[in-house]
Amino acid sequence: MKMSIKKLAKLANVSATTVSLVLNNKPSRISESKKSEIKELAQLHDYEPNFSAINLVMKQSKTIGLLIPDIENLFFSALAKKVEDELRQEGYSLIFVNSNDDYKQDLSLLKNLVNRGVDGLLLTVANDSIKHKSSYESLLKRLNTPFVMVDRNIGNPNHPQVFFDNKLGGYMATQYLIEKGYKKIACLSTKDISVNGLYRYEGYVKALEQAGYNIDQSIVFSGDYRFQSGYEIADKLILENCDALFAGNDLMAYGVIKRLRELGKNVPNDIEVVGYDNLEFSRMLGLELPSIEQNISDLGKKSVELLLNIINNHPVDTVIELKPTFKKY
Amino acid sequence: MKMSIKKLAKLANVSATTVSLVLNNKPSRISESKKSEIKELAQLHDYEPNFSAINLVMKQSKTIGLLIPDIENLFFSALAKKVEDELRQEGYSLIFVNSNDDYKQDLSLLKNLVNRGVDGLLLTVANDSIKHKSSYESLLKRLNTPFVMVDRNIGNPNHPQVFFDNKLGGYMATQYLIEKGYKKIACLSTKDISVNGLYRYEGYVKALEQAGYNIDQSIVFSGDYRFQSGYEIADKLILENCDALFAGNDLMAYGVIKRLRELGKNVPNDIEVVGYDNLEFSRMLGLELPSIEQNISDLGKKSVELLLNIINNHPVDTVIELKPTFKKY
DNA sequence: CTGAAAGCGCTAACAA
DNA sequence: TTGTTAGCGCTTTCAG
Repeated sequence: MKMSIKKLAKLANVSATTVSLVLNNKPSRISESKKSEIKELAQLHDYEPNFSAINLVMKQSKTIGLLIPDIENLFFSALAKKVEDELRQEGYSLIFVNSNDDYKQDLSLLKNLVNRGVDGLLLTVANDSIKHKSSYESLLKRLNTPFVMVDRNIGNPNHPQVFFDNKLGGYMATQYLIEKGYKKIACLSTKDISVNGLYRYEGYVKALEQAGYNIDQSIVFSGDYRFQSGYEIADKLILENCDALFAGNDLMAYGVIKRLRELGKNVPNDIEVVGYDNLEFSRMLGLELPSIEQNISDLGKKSVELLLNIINNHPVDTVIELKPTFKKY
Repeated sequence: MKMSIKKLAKLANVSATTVSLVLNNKPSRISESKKSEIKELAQLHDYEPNFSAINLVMKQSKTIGLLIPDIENLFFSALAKKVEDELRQEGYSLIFVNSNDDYKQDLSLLKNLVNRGVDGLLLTVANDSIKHKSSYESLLKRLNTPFVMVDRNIGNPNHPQVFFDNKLGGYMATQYLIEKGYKKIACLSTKDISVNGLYRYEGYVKALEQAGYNIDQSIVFSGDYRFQSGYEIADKLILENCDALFAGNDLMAYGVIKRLRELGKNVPNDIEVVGYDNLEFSRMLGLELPSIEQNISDLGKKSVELLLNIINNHPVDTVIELKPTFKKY
């Protein structure tokens, strides 16, 4: 039989109030003997408070919603893990949903999450949601639930957000190649499909310009973060006589390297490649791929911190920028 | 101002019941005009039902708890994704927690999930929980919440469960190597740390015995599913003159292959390796690694189906065995 | 030191 | 065709 406060109260010959006070360790002047009696009784009968009832009266659910494009993406699974861990330590649970990077899904999932009564939202919006900024913003306003934009923003500096300096990442990667003396440094960019990709590309441009290189659009290629799009542009790299490449992420770098090797090229001797993400697979497979690393653990931790601060009305900086680091390998 | 049924009722000059009836599309004899008036009003005021209140009165939360060892593991992220997707279609949300394969975490997370009022549990228990079968079972009984064991069991055929035939997988992998004529087929097993690893090993043994091979424990190695444990046993493979290896998963196979190549060996010509999981990274990195594939999507779908059937008291088979398949590459 | 009573937002018998 | 009433399990104010 499921225990309730009332039943416990009856068993202990006290009122529900007393039980509630005792079990929640609220300051009260209830005798120690009664206290321990009640606690033992609760233990004995496996009493567990009913969350719905508490949530109803307390107007909070101790639940946070996490909206991400795809949990199968290593970046997001690492993020989700950290977030879950941090939240749990603070007594929160995590409901997560996948948008598959689809803007429509984003909106509907967002509403759904709020309906379910989450206390706050951690949002990594779909890449194309920036094109729908206004409907996004109006929804966010109507929902009236604390949120933090994680890793991606829709271009509003007023939103609470935690993100990496992607321009710096692109800059560092390119700078490394410049310093090694490469003359024709290509870029496999994702600037057409993502803001972060655009920033990375801007970093590439900045480094080149600073070093007095021309920006040659014929060696700026377009990718979609996937292996295949790297694989497909490798031939062009050779045609254009490039001696180095900054790839927007490791997966595309893998694609490039695979194809280059099939074509008899040596990486890094003939063409050096720098990636982004610093996936552990590189090392596992003997690829010595220099890469830009983002501390995802930090991202998760800071995002949770910020969100909880907002929920609890602690005044804090709501825009947090994290720096990537360059890993030789 | 947050809308409630009562306020809506006041605005529409009807009772709360009426509003509830209308908004939930319950059969009633309320005039169409009233109906549409109420619906419009709800729309206008952005009315959203309060989940906690509904849950409290309906005694259900439309939330499922997913307990897994590690969302960063590709197997579990794929599972989580499918599960989330399937559940969402049925109107459920997913709370997930990571146990880090720690039995103690398992127990405490389990309780926590139930306290939060989930309607059901999807459990992939920690590998060492089989050693604590009894405390696990007594907790499960006390919690009194519908559950399904996913992919791993604690050795109780009476528990609802969905899992793969791991023995068959080990058998198929070994059989493939036997048919190719290899004479000294090693095994990198995880039988010491996981039941599924043990089953895979048993499949290996069965195939060898059937083909008249001796089981030679000096070429049965012990691993922990990680890259490193593959890397570390590669040398022994050569020492023992093995010409083939069945590895308990792809990650360990990667480790073996990396080290074999460092030692100047050709894979598969000198030593052929078969893995388990059929990770897409194999292909991305030009490794032609034959592997046993498990349809994770199926696992997720079937698990959700089973759990919801149990929750809804639909009589069904509660033990579902899925077959792995062999992928040449 | 403790209890009564009200109320969170909703549903569902039962009336009318 | 609609409203009244009670109650889900809990917290909290206020009274004793």
